[in-house]
Amino acid sequence: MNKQSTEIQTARVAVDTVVFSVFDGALHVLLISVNRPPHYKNMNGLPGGLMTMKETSDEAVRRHLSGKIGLFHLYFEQLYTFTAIHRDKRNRVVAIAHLGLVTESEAKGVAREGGRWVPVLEVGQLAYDHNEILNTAVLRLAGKLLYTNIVRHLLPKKFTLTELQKVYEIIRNETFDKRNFRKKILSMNIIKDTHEMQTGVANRPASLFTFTGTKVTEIPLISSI
Amino acid sequence: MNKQSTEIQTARVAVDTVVFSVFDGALHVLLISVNRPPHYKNMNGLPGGLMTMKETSDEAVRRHLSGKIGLFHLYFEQLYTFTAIHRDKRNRVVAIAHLGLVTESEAKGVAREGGRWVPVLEVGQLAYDHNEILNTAVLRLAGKLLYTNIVRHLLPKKFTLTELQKVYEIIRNETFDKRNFRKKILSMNIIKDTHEMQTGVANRPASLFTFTGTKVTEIPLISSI
DNA sequence: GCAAAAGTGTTAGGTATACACCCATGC
DNA sequence: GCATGGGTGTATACCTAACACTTTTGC
Repeated sequence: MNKQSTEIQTARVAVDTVVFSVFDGALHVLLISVNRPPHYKNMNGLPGGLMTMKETSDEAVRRHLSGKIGLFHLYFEQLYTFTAIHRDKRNRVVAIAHLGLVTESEAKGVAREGGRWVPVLEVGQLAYDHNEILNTAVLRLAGKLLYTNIVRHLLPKKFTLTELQKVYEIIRNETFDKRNFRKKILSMNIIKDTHEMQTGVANRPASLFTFTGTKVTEIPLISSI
Repeated sequence: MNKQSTEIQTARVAVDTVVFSVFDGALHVLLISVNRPPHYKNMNGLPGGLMTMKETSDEAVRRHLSGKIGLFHLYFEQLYTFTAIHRDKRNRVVAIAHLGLVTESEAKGVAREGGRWVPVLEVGQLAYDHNEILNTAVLRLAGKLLYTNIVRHLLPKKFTLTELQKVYEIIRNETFDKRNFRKKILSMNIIKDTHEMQTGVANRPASLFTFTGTKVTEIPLISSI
């Protein structure tokens, strides 16, 4: 391995993905087992792997997540590229890290063996520099909630305003006033009422909302100068 | 070249840098000559080059900019990593693109042969995917002006409020009311009055200001929900 | 004294925040 | 009928946006 890496004279390129999902009242991240002695024995790490000569980073992300892990429907975007020389103690590997999001139902469908969902607050030491990548992703996600409609990829097609608020509260780690939250979200024009109602709940049924548009876009909240 | 690239089985890693400077009333970008027939003959392109096995991307950026170009003092940060398969028609090269900023006086010091400053609005077709990288950088810079103090790296140590406003107006491509701009900037606490005055101007001399702190940081402008 | 840019306050409209009660459903 | 979460309005404070004249210097 080491011989080969000095021969090829260039760093390898890998993709890593921090896939988040919100359920059971917590932000979860998808982890896989890493077992590469002597440096990384029976540890957790982020899913990912090498990018081949014939695929882009996006294609590599899809290939690695759909393979052993069985994750097919996810939103993801590039996060940051990590190039510290010894970030992988075995070889020189540059990691193009990505931030991914899936809904709860998609999360529940990942192959049993492929990966598992761990609450972000309970993640211990990860292999490589994956704790640093995870921290970067958490901050990015919390930031993007405020000025994009990225939250759409954490919720099902139809959802209640309370469900939406819970996702914001969990990721932002703060609570919001229900009335003010609704006013604010509705004023953004990123969701609309389906005029359908929840059924089978032991309380007054909530209205179901859906996201307008189809893409992740910025919402002009930042006032100009 | 092509033979080698198929042998090594992994994409090469390069860094490219979009270095901006504001002077003569326009946003300028630093370009170099690219002459790599048959695909790229006598074109302009962004400065950059391969990253070696023994350096990080940041170190590669510094090496490429300080070498032929003679640019030593600049701020830069990672922008985005471009991985399209044919972004370089000769070989598979992944580019970690960076956004750099220099003051006018630093810009004037670049080696004659190494590079030249071109107003962004007058940039024509660039080699590789460098137009796409440039566009990404322009948008990032305009966005970051609004919620960080990144502008500090485009101005000298001491500057007038009008100079600061001009930089904002040029990059944001909009004009601001002088009184409101001053109130807003001063309320951000990113600059302070040096109590020195301009000298030698044919009008009332302006106060000179300087940036507080030393790092690029986010300014809490985004209201919570 | 004139040309050029610096510097300075107020008002009106809109947005953010804080806060408490009634409603609809399942059991 | 009771437990549970759904749904709604107002008043205040703050921030944003629009706008015009006087001051200081060099020539």
